[in-house]
Amino acid sequence: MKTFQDKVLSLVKKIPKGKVSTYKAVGKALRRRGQVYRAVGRALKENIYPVAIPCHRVVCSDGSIGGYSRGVRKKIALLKKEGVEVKKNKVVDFKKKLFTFF
DNA sequence: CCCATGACTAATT
DNA sequence: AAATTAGCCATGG
Repeated sequence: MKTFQDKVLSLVKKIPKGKVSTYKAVGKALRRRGQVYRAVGRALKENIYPVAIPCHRVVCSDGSIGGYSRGVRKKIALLKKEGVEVKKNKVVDFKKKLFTFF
């Protein structure tokens, strides 16, 4: 069954390593109007596919980490591992590493 | 169908 | 610049 969550997860899966995306971008990619990012964040929190989805590549619009089911620390660690530095809970060169699906 | 919740964001104070 | 308020979408009970 194709749900909103499935679409979100599919997109998140497509985010290339070393890059990050935002909840807003995902919503835009889904062609939803208004603030879909709410539902997006909620969908990821459900996290029905724990390892299959690199949810850690999705951050807030301002570059802050936001949240993570396994803990923000873990998320930051994973990002750093992939080449994305995080300082003070903010992604370094966030705009450059931002992936908008377009 | 109505209410509550959430890993959000933009605007206001 | 930090904290608060309000707005909006999808999902579950």
